[in-house]
Amino acid sequence: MTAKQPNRRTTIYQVAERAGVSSSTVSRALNGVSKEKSQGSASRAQRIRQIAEQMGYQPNWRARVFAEGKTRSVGLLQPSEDTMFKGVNTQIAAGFVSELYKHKYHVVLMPIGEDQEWQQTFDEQRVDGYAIMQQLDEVEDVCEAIVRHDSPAVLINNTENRNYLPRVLIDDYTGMQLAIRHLTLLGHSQIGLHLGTHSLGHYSVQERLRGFQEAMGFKSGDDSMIWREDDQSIMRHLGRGGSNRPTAVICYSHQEAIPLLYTLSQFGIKVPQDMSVISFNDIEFSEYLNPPLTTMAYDADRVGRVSAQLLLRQINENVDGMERETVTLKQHLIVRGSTGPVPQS
Amino acid sequence: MTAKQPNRRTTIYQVAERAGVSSSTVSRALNGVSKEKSQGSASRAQRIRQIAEQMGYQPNWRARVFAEGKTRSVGLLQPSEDTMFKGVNTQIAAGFVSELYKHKYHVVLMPIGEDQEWQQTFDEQRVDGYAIMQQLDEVEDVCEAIVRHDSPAVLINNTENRNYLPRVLIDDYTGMQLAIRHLTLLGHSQIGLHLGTHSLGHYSVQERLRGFQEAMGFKSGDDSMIWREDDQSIMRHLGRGGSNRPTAVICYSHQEAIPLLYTLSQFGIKVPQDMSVISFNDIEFSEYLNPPLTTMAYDADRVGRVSAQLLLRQINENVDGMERETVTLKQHLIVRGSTGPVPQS
DNA sequence: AGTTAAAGTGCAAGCGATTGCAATTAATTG
DNA sequence: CAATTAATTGCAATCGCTTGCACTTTAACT
Repeated sequence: MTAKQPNRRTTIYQVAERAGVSSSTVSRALNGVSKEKSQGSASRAQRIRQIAEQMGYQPNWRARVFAEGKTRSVGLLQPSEDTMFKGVNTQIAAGFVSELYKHKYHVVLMPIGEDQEWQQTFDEQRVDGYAIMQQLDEVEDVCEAIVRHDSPAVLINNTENRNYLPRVLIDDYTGMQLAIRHLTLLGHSQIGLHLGTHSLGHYSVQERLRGFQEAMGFKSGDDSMIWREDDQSIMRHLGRGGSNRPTAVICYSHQEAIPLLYTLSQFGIKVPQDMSVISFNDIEFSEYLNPPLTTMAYDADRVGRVSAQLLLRQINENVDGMERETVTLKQHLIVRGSTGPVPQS
Repeated sequence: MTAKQPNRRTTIYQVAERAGVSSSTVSRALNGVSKEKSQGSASRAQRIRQIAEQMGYQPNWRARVFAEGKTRSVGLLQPSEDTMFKGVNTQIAAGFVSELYKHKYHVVLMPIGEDQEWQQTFDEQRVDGYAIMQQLDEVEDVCEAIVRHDSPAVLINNTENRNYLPRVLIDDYTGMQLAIRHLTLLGHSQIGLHLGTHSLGHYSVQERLRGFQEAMGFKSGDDSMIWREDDQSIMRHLGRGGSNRPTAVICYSHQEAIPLLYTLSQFGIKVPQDMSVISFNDIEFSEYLNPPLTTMAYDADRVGRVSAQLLLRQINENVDGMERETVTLKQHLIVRGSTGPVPQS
């Protein structure tokens, strides 16, 4: 019955001793710092690597992080209420994580809630950089902390007052116009915008709203076709008579669209015969809804990857004073069964 | 034009000097190591804390992690294909992250793919423990690494050959029986099980299958009512005549149920009048499907939290040689509109 | 007050890498 | 072959905190 070994791992010093060189040489051989131009050094480095492998040497992450002053990881900031990613956010996060992993960077989840606990994570410099997911309410607070610490960061389809941080945007403005054009070409002119209960503070909401108002030529005061409420009361807009009775609805996202489809079917309103529905934020099951949902979509994986790249560049190239860079990605229309010609009568 | 400050943060030594004590005393005062029973020491510790605050001292996470030999973070292992969490997994992860955050632990995302890159993350001892999400295909490889390193870990609704790691299970076996009983009470006797393309290697699949076979009293060879295929070919089972024509289908998850509902409606088969459908893994929109989907559900948030607790206990209590502990959580039935009495005729 | 036990403190040694600098060795050139 | 340049190496400092140990101070008790 042997006592549990303290499980000491082989250190760089042990490798050095065994190889008959100094620890610095081992470090450099293993990290490929030396150019290995000379005849002998190449083979020596080779030998060191071999010995290290034999001894099962693995660099100690904690020691390295401490010495380098970098954690080789970044924080992913997201609202803590629905704590994890929903819908497209899942895919954005997937691309983001995957791209960073490729570059040996890890992603640390940082839920941001009302309690200011997350502040501490910032102060500790727990990570080398930050990515701020869309629809995070506390953007301003978070960005304030980021700027204060002068940390690398990237906003994912989000904005902050200072307009200071680099970001990756999704062209919601043009996207909305494409959606409207699709409906217009089908003959619709009375089009409603169903924003649900999403906060007007969110970048996406603002942009889609702007695109809508501009394309529809509304006086900015007129918002009788812009609905900010939950599913319960949406029907009083759809059921109303008169010349401005809507024949099509644009939903902010599947969160609004799916319940809407349900409610419409409850009221016996046929989609798309009586009413066209188009949504933003394509999800996995959009095509299997009843009817299949016409949506605006974007390459969420790419959004994540580009965000990661923007972040990595800041971290590694040591940009002095962040130069704000903005990448904007397009949306495209996926026509399915929920939109059709405007009903006659 | 001042040069960019190297941004040196105040260290524990600076606080010590200012307070006229040694660094160890500061460390202990700040970490609450001393019991502060004596009259003077309490106020002294108080004073040190005050000075530290004044100077804006923040412990350096990297140094602390290095000194302590712990990273205060855990890895969340999940398949890298659909890279991030889907459906209930999202909620499990949410609970998991939230619970750990409460205990000042961070969650590092570790996508596990075919390339063995993740191995390195293990060897580096990047984190203090691991949580293995359900439906991770590489469970055996991963667990092998975990056991080799003797790391704290928890399996979330998953199994491995050794049967060695603690885990949190969802009672899929009983869940399946509840689902079947619900259908039986409605008069159904010909019930199909739609497993989609899920691998039989997954714990949930095995358990639900076992529950199904046992409750239905099938000879283990008879699997004419167990379908493992995609949506395209599922109809040939549902459309067939004869006495064993199914009148109800149990879907492995919404991934099967949503497309099935769609296909059925395409074929003009009414749910629940002609066919009852019940699914596992309740998701946000189950109630808004057409018809609203009857599902088996469980408290995913709780699964995540319990997993976190199991993991933390191992990490902090320094259990010598992991003692396998299994927590099993129940499922419950949510009756909605997709199940009804067996059709006459 | 004197003795004993408990609590608090400072010293200094880690933790395990990376890296600037000076010295050394190897390659290159006239 | 000597002189010059380039590449490699080892020494030792550094990163900032925690912690075991020996010692001093304070509290508790007879």
